[in-house]
Amino acid sequence: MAAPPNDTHGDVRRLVLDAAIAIIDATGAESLSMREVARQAGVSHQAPYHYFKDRSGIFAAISEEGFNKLASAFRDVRDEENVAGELAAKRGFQAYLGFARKNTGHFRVMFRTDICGIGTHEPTTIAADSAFDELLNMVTRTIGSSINPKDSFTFAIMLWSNAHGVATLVLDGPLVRKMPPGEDLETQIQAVINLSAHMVGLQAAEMGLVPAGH
Amino acid sequence: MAAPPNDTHGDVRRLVLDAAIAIIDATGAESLSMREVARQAGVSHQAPYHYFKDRSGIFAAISEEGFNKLASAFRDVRDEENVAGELAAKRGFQAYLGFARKNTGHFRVMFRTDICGIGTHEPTTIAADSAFDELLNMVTRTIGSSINPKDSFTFAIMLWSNAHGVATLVLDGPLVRKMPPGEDLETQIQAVINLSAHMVGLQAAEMGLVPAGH
DNA sequence: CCTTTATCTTGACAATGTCAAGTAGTACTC
DNA sequence: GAGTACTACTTGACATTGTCAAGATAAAGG
Repeated sequence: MAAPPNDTHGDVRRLVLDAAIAIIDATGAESLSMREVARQAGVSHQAPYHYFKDRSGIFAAISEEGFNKLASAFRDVRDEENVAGELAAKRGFQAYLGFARKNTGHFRVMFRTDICGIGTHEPTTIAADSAFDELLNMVTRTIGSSINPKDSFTFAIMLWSNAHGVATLVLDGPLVRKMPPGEDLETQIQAVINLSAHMVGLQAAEMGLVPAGH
Repeated sequence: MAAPPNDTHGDVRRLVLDAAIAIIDATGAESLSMREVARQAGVSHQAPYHYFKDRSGIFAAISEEGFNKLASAFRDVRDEENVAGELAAKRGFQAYLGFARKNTGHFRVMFRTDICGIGTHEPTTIAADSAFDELLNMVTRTIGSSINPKDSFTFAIMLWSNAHGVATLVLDGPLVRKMPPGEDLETQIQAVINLSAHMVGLQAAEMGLVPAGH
């Protein structure tokens, strides 16, 4: 065959993945069709099968990529300087929400065990676990190094839950339509984040926690 | 036709809905097939179309039912006696999680705007809105009547987010596999709920809120 | 030159969502 | 009590889908 018609050097795997993400982003995971993906990537309807076992293999790959991006977002917060306690919680929430909004396609797939291959597709499982590890890391570093492992686990889940809930409600929940008049979504989201972060700060203070690092 | 072969008095709509919920419960929304539902309900492959416009119409109906159940769960917490502040938050979390675990099929559909018809299917929209109203109601009654409307809105979203996050992570998240050794899921869930509720209590106390009614 | 391997393509098949066109009862009207 | 309308289905058909099977083409290594 001659030179690939695409400027992506015929990286079909990437083309397929990006096409899939774009479709999920626009119309949800439900409507992702193997053949439509192939069509948009400009390849035959069977080409994707060379890179992904089946339809759920695409979801698994997207999910894996998503968890890796999320882990990296957690790492960024952990490495920020002069960020601790309430402010750290706020940064964490913002990072999570920012990730979800910038990567809606990924986010919509990552928490759907029925399709994403968490638990069945090993690389995805590993990515998901490492994201959680990074979160634990971030909690210990920015909220409290004197926290005991059991508490930090509970703390991490609480933070993830809180952030995940906001992200889900913002993206797909009955939030947008319920805004009080004269209030815009962005300020409301910030208000929720501030409130949650403040509560975390109160809790950390009550527990006498101190951030790690220096 | 003779007497209906089912003891459900030939209520095909209910049969179809229950079959659909059972399938979603067992294998997720993705794999719900119109024809399989019809098969399990013991009717022809087109019978469901008499009661539901199309596949997403079934999801919309399930979603509607789910939001109504959720609203009623919120109402129950609101009406409990001698429950306020931290304890009210705890009861709220438990109610939300209990709903999600008892109605997994419903829950999996309710927050999927791509399939559930929130915003497109009016009865579903109404049900979702009324669930949120009941939550607001519950917050005002059990956390603080002296709260101003804007704050109670923020508070409600924060609570919903928190509860929703825990439920999602418990049902479909990378939580089960990450348990520390020697710790079981139930106690961990309770620990997260207690922590969250305690934080809410701290926050309410700081704001000087008092529950309504008495 | 021959074989292997990677990267795709074409062809086929059962299953699915849904449109269109029936069919049998039941209810109501004139 | 014949006709009409309506409800609650059923059967049939069709394009589209996921996926299996079997090539085709090209580069690489011997």
